[in-house]
Amino acid sequence: MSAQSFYANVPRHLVAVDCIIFGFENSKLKLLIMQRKVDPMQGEWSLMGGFLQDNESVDEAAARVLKQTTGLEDIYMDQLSCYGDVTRDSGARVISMAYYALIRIREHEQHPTQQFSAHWLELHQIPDLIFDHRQMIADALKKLRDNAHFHPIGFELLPEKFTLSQLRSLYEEIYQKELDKRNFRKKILSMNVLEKLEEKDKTTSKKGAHLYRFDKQKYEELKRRGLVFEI
Amino acid sequence: MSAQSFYANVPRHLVAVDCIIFGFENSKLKLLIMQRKVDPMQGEWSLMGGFLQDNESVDEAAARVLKQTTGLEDIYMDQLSCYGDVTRDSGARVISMAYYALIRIREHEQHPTQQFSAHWLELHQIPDLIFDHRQMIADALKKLRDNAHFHPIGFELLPEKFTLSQLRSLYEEIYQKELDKRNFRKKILSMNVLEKLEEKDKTTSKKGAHLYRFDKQKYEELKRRGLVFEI
DNA sequence: TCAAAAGTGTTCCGCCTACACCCATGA
DNA sequence: TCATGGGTGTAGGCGGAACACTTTTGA
Repeated sequence: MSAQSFYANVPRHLVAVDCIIFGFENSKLKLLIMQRKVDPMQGEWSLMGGFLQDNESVDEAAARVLKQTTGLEDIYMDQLSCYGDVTRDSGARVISMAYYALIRIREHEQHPTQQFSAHWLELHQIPDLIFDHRQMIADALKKLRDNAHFHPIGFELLPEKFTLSQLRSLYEEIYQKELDKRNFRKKILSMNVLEKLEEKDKTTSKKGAHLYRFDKQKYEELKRRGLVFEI
Repeated sequence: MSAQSFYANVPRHLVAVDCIIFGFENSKLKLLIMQRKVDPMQGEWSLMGGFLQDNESVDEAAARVLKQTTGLEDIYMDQLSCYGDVTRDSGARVISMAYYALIRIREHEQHPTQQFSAHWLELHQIPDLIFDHRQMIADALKKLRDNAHFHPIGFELLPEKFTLSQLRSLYEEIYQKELDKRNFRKKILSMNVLEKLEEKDKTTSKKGAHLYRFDKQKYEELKRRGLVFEI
């Protein structure tokens, strides 16, 4: 069988990417969602999405969609899962690859999301969404929890400089669980992956809290010694 | 914009599923691979694969490919990852969803794999494979390790009745690490998810080893109490 | 001076790890 | 009787969890 005839009669499909975009602001985990501009379901709430083009990899398509909807590049993104039911999209048969992204909202604010009718919403504020997008969010949250547990991805959601209180409240949001202040500090500092800065953040207390910075070099050193990040 | 025009001019793509099929035999973890029957790369070693059809979900396509190549149904399968580089398949632009499956080789042997030129090979015996299939296997192994750590999926690779020695050597294969006999027994038995049978397996020792069976009820009970399977 | 968040140590308990000998039995 | 794999218990150490008071300083 020639290559030509082998591939010739195979059905082709629409392939989409949908992005679950997480942010963290005011000690709350948030998601970026938009109102859909096309039929079917025009005006309904939706994740950010787009179709795979011929000249881009699937990962590149996801990065493109993210850039088009937030203006941001070089963002942490990871494949979530493939959603492939025949009737999941009411407009046509579309296979969707879902990605989740972690955004520093402060940096994002410089780029207008208005043109996309995009909004940052807290988890409990999320309205009904089109298709299987709510399931995608549920799956993304689970994956975020699993990944955050053993990989230093939480820092992707924080400003470059952050306080330990901010870091702790981020993990409390991700895990939906209170964390002991002393034990948290002990654990994160014992891994020796943070750089303590001289600066203090005085916006949330009179005393001021030391700022820290995630040190990728130190993290690589941790891994090289066979130890694992865990929080 | 009408629904028709919105979807009309979007490029369509070939979508494949590839299956990384794990088995366990003679205390060795094995993979089922075959020699490709079509060009390009005819005769080269390859994972089991096939193309997504119009009338099936992506998960169903994976199950179909598995059934066509092994004769087995109702097999443990899980999505691995999407492989979407533009040039990953030298014959055409093909997006592949990889799945990994866990097989009880004994049950499989009743179905001839010969017609597919399929072979069970140990990990270190795997030859060069087409496209990005070797990467898929590496990713599948990593995912298998991660999943086996906190989910009782190892039992999918063993006969219904098994000895603790068999179970331990399975995990030694998965983790590529020796496990202490006493500690392993203590841990697995303390979770109370195994049913101890009266029967003994005398094939590997004169004394005979007790057979056990994974008890799904007990496992659900474990989860209900908020505890996690861990091995 | 006081309110509000930052920062700091210790104890206890459970779990993981390391480790060596007897048992049952077919050949 | 002996070789082979099956089966069993304990002691020590480490890490996780629980827990309350002092410090700083702007208002």
